[in-house]
Amino acid sequence: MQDDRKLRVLRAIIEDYIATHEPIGSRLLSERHDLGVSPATIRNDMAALEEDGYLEQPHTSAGRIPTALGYRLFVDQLSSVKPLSSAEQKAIMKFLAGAVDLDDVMSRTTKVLSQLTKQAAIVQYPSLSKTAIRHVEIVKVGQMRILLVLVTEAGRVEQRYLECPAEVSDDEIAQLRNRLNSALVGVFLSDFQKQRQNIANYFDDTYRDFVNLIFDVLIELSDREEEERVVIGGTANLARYADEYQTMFRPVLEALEEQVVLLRLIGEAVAPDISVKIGIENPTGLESAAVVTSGYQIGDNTVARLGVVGPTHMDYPTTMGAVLAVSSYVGSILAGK
Amino acid sequence: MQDDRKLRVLRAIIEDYIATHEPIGSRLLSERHDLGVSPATIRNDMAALEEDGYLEQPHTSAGRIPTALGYRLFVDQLSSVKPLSSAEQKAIMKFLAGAVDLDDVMSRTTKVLSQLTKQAAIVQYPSLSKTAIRHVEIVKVGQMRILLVLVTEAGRVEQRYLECPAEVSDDEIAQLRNRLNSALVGVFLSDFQKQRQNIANYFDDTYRDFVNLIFDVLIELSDREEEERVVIGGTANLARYADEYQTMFRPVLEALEEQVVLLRLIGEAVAPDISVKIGIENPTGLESAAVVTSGYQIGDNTVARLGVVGPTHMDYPTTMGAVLAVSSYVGSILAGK
DNA sequence: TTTAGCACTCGACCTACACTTGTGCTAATG
DNA sequence: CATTAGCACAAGTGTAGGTCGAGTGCTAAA
Repeated sequence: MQDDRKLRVLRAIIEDYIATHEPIGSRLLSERHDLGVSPATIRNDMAALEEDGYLEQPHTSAGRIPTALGYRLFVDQLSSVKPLSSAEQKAIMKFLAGAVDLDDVMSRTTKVLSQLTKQAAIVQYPSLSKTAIRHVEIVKVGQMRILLVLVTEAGRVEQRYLECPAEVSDDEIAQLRNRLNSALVGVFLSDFQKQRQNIANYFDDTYRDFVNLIFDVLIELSDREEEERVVIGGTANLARYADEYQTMFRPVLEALEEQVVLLRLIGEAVAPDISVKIGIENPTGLESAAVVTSGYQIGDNTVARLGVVGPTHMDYPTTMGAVLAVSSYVGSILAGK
Repeated sequence: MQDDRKLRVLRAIIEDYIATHEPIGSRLLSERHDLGVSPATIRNDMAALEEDGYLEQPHTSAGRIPTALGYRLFVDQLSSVKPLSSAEQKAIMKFLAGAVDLDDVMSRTTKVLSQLTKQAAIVQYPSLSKTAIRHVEIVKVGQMRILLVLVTEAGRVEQRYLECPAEVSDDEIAQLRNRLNSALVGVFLSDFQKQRQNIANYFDDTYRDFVNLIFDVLIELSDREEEERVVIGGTANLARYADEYQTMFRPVLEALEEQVVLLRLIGEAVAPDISVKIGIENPTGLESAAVVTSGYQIGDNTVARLGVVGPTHMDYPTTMGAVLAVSSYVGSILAGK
């Protein structure tokens, strides 16, 4: 038996199943695809594929459907990413470019992704710690109260109130502001922790306490798990799969509402490459779904991830194309904000 | 025929239907409720109620279910708000008080509302224009580029970039910052438009252009429809109504993802009182749902609304109790942020 | 005005049966 | 030895018929 043909059969089955969402039998398969062999031969191959764990039968006398393992093989070896049409690319670019601020970029990205893939989209805000600092601002808002504002290259703004250890004059604030900026602009919060001592040496002893306080807040900001904000959208798309409603749709929707799960889902490590997780490879609650994510870059730095959540029988090549395309555009849009 | 009893019958039907979600027949009704009359009499009343448009029959030989008009009457005259238990009240308070910032308050509120009512929750951010300004910040982020940050009493932060008409020194920025704050802190953006001229007179002619630019942005911020941010949550709860899935759940989920619809939904006018909209009283896409909303206050000002979206056969008394309770707590939490 | 009685309606549910699709196995074939 | 044709068997789908139960409307009596 040719192993080569076996894989062609598997690919054909998955392609058909993705298109029809119905178990695929040997006869229909031989009719639709030009495999050059009779249904009987295909049946033998199918039996072997089932033996290997790539296919399964809903019941004895039905066609086969792919297993998670089958999809895995398909994604890894049998398919290639399907790029978007240039018309689509243009439309996306234009829509994203129309955003007025970071929030808007994120929500437009979610919208584009979910509409493009007809699935639920998840988009992570650019990581605070992995984007360079564009500006630091300190503002006196009371006798002893300071507002610290941090602006990153991606346009993300984070603010915190803090209590000064001692009273500081407006002049001192102004001086400190300048020093802070010359010391911190361009620095990545992720590097900051290591360089903290070096940077602290730039400052006069007089400010030492105050600067330390500020640095503590910066480190706290970069450590917080919540710093990784995530937006989701297009959950209504999951409702299209009415048949698999109770088994697949409901728990997924519930899981998506848990930020914690979302963060785990989108991947702890911020890696640049595309990732496809199928079925049980996903965290609790999403075992029945597939998740396609990709990192996106600002300049050369991967700052966060985005992707989609859908049924395991999604159209992987197209979805991967969409996720890749959007992730490359988002970065370039953000760089200009 | 007693009109009084007719209404009691209607109330009994709605209460039972809310509990069972199944058409209510005359026999079961007379068994479960002590109406003191026989099923035959109830049937007569039912026929009359159907005539009046408060009930309908799914098919000839089934029990009755309430119409939108029936629910309307029920909410307006036949029911009263059911307050939460004091244990629930405490738990909510405690959970909301644990929030660290405005975003957190909003997301916790959404969570509380949806869990309490087992329905989808919508919560509007405190209106920018209806909350007093706590602080205005201007930051130089480039030669001619300024970041304007606005912080309101509710802890809401909004920022915009703007291009200066002429180069300004750091000293000038600092001066301007102080003036802006003494002029604007405590002011409501909604009042600002009227007072703009008065306030502008506080500033030297030198800054006139720049100040005007800033004021333009402030007005634009308060005018934008998007200034009214809305968060939704608990959409998974809608999935509980699996039976009504295609007719009710799907379009509602889709509508909820459209910000514009959401804003219309939650009410154009920011009124303090509770509102219940049933069926066709709602905007497009939500004709099959019911929406219960209430305004919430910071101090004496109603700053936004919050509420829930669910099926028309929801438990109105309980839902209204929850919405009212949460709306009163949110205000007090926000006032302290 | 209320109630009991009764005929009628209609969906829910079950069974039987034909039909379709698909399988596994065996024996023949190139 | 891989491939194929043929055939018995399995199991879901759709249809038709029949029973059952809940509920109604109407009429006549209390």
